Amino acid sequence: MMTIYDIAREAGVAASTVSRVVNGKPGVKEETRRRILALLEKYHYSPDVAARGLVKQSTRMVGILIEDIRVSHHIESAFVIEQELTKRGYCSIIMGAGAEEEKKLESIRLVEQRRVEGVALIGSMFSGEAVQRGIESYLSGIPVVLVNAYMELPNVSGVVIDEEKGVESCMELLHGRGRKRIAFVTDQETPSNRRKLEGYRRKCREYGLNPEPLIYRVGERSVEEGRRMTERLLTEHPETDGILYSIDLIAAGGVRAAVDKGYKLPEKLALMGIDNSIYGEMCNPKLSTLDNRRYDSSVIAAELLRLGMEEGIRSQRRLLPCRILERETT
DNA sequence: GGTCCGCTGCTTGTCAGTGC
DNA sequence: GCACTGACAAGCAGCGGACC
Repeated sequence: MMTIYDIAREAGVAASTVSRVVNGKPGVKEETRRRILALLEKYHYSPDVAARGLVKQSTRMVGILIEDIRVSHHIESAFVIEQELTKRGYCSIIMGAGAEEEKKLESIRLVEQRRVEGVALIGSMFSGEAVQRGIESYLSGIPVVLVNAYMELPNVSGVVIDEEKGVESCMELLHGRGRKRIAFVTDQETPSNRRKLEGYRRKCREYGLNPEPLIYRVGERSVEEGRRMTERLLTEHPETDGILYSIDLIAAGGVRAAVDKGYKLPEKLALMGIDNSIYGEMCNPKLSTLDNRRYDSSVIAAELLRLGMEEGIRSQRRLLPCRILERETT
């Protein structure tokens, strides 16, 4: 790789003169400038980012951690944050942190070693004790933004999606359509799912319904598990007339199961997912869903991170309301 | 074996020098 | 005095060699 010294040697000038040309600074004779520009072009010169970072005391690098890079709504969120920060001249490192708390801690340590200037943690799973320890130990000097989580630390901001209220409004919609036995199918135990369940339980109590027998948990996040669990639910509780799912992915399996069992949707059974993903769009009939505004929350997260890195503005909490997107299953 | 020092990598900003 | 150019220090982390 050509360095500024190689170009300078060939141009017959000092490295600092080449540096002036590279950075478009004044104080270089036009003829010298043209000669250096021709060499830069000839050798496809590109400044060494690490070396530039030494002088500027800035790497323009950010870390984006996701629990599992196979989860579509998290990777979409990472994509939006990465795109927003790229527009501002930052380069992103995207890493899968793993499900275990200690692995998350290790990922935080690894990303810190890359000398990032800010970190985004995507998903409510990044709100545990080990993550907090990791932030305090390794990231205390830089801004951190949590997407769909929050932590009371001086350098941490969070964009929290109000899924608890969102689920309550789903319940209000279903109840308003005359549904009396509404079940809830959830996936893994996460802070986000706990908030959703809280909203579900509160509305059940309000409607005089015992929620616990109607809460079903799938073993893993998959369409097949959603289908299997919905079949079981409809067999054990045939009187069920509404089902709310913690994510669209398992709701898609639920739609399949209900259609296969001959349920008329939504007349006999109303179904709703959460997260407004492509799965809901692809269902037949199309799934009504709770739009948790992934794009908006990711844009806000990117902006909070940028403000933290460039203006030192830290520790903000933004609460984002959800909205219902009605399609054909309600 | 432990500690200290100097060097390497590359770029940038500043100050000093040169020539007209 | 001004335009232009060169020399050099600084920034950080890691490595190797010298020394105790």
